[in-house]
Amino acid sequence: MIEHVFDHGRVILHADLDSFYASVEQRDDPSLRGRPVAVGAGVVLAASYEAKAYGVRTPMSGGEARRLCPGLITVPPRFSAYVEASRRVFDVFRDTTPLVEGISIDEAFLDVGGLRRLVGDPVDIAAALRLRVRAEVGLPISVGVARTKYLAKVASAVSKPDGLLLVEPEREQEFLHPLPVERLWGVGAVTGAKLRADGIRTVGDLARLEQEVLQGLVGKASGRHLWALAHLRDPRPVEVGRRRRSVGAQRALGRRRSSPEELDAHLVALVDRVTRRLRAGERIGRTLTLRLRFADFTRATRSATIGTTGATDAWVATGRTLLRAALPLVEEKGCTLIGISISGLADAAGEQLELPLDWPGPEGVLRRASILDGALDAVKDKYGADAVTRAVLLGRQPGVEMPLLPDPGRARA
DNA sequence: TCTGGGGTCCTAGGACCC
DNA sequence: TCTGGGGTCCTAGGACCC
Repeated sequence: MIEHVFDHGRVILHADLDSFYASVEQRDDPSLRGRPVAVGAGVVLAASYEAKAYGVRTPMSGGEARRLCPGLITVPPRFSAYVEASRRVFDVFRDTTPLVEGISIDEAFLDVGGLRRLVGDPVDIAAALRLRVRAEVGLPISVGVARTKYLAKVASAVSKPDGLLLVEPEREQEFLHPLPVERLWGVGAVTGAKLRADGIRTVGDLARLEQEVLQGLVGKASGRHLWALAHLRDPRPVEVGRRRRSVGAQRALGRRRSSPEELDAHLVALVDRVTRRLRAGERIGRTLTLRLRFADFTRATRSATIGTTGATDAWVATGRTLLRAALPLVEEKGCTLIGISISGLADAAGEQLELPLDWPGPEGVLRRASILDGALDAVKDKYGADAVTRAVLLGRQPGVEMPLLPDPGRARA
């Protein structure tokens, strides 16, 4: 009986818009409906199901896509329309349950475990959600219902297009084990090829391995993760307030050789774009990573940690230093892509503070903190007045990183 | 036909600290 | 002075995801 299977467990929905960008285009232009559509000029960013039937995939070059599907209609992306559509879909999600974890612009997990008694059966909730997204936003969406995040995600993928699939707890293994290993979250091209070379073709094949053997094959963390998923174990909760850990921008340069001056101009533009977004989100960062791709498709990254700041000038200077150092590589191999990202993010003016160790305690010591505008009261509430005294003692410049006390080993000595 | 732009997480070695 | 153990942070690279 479906009404009873989830009584003692979690119920998670994975909701995933179908061919999102292409669906928005078909929604907004009736002449595209029922026809093979690809969004994106040089590279296919999304393909409608009519185009997928011809083998058009993302990210495929436009040339290959047209070769596979001669009647293909390509349209340029309209990102603002997608952002707006996504916002409306997420409104429906959050109206269904407050426990929504966004994964990307077109995907989210919803924890509806607590809703059973209030609203009804999970499958009914999922069906209602699909109807609402269709009626209110005009887009098809697939939903998987299961006990864990991973199973819900696989269920939505299997249900596509425009589907709904429940994985009942007592049928999980039966559902999962026959699927190809590539269905495991974390198995991509490289790992998939490695596993297949060892005769591991299905999730069931992988589940029958000893965990240690698998770890020897694909690495420790990855092995543990994949083994757990194959054994139906996935305790990860739906997390509501996940924050971005880095923000970046990149630019493909094509095959033409770029001069150092052009690269520098691109770099400055990228830093400007990223720091704008940083400011919009009232965030600051610690580490700049410069990313380069070369004509032979090899890649390199160069990074520098400069201490928490939001200052565009500082990031431009750091980026230039990194680029200068990488110039010999660029001259040698020809740069086809330049990108940057800023990580180690913190709130610029918020109430949060990153504190690696807990205060107070004889050995619990603040090793490093970024004391920011308006943050001292928050520190006081959380860590006591003593911590604030020490913080103030050591300075109070917004965004300045300060060593507050020696680390634990030193404190003991 | 050489592939866009945005992210996450893991690994491994070296510097540095007590 | 040397050695060992335990730990953090930084850098570079790689795999993967949408």
